[in-house]
Amino acid sequence: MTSTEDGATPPLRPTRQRRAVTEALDSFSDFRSAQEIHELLGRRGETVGLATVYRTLQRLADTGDVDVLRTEDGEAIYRRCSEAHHHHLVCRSCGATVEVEGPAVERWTRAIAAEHGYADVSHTLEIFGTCARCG
Amino acid sequence: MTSTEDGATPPLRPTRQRRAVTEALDSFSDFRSAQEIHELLGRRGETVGLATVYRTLQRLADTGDVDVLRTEDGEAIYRRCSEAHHHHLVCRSCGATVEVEGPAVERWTRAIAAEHGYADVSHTLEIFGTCARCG
DNA sequence: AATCAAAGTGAGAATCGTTGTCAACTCGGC
DNA sequence: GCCGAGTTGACAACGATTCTCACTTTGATT
Ligand SMILES: [Zn+2]
Ligand SMILES: [Zn+2]
Ligand SMILES: [Zn+2]
Ligand SMILES: [Zn+2]
Repeated sequence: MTSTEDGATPPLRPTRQRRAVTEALDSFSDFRSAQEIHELLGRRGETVGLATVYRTLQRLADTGDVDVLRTEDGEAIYRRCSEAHHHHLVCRSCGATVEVEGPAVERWTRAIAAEHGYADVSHTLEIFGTCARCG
Repeated sequence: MTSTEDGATPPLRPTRQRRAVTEALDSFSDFRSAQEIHELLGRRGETVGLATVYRTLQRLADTGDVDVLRTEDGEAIYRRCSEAHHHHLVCRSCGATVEVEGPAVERWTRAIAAEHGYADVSHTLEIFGTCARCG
């Protein structure tokens, strides 16, 4: 049996480019845009096509290996994240990020949704502020 | 002499176009993109340049008269909103929106931020789900 | 090692939402 | 009516992201 299913799990090969992107991602602790990552790789000599960077980041986002946020002006920024569901506390000025979690919030959103008859609930919550260092 | 300051409050005139946009906005109860609003106006015969629609929505957003959200793919969507701080419970499939508020969440975010030394805190929180009608 | 199909890649074109440009136009006051 | 600042619209320009497609890799098979 050679796999004729339409399953949504294509092989996914470990290529130089994919490795490069994930490594670059690891070298950052805060959110970066696809283009920034592309630039970094270029500077490092690890040339990877911009399109490939985008494709790779998308994959990673789909599989939940990275978190995606949207800048105020709509640009997508990525960051390697821990597996569990959580939120971010981001410094508006320097970008320093802290991952936070709050069972209370999770409970609250679920309750609110249920209360209004909404099912299959998810949510986004990001906190912005000025960190101590930048204060 | 009443106005020599460089203040960020230019006169702001009530024009046909601005009225048209705000009215269109009022006729919706859920979030719409600038382009959708532009189309609606066109269909209605109220021709308003696309650029003007964008400019007007931006103004309204700046003054806090409308709320802005970002679609998963980065598109900005607008909606006339009540003045007070609140969040949205949006149906993923039909867009039906409910404004919700939760003192608990407000308190929590403030606490978390303080705990990590972040000041001047703000946050975004949106809940997504499938409404009863679309379930 | 030779071969092959599927998966992946890159350069550049193409999209698409949004913003900038600038001449023409409108509003409000004098 | 006249004038200057605020506004508008057609269209160009932009920037992020996606698409295209010929070419290269990968992994498996023989
Ligand atoms: Zn900071
Ligand atoms: Zn959560
Ligand atoms: Zn619905
Ligand atoms: Zn809130």
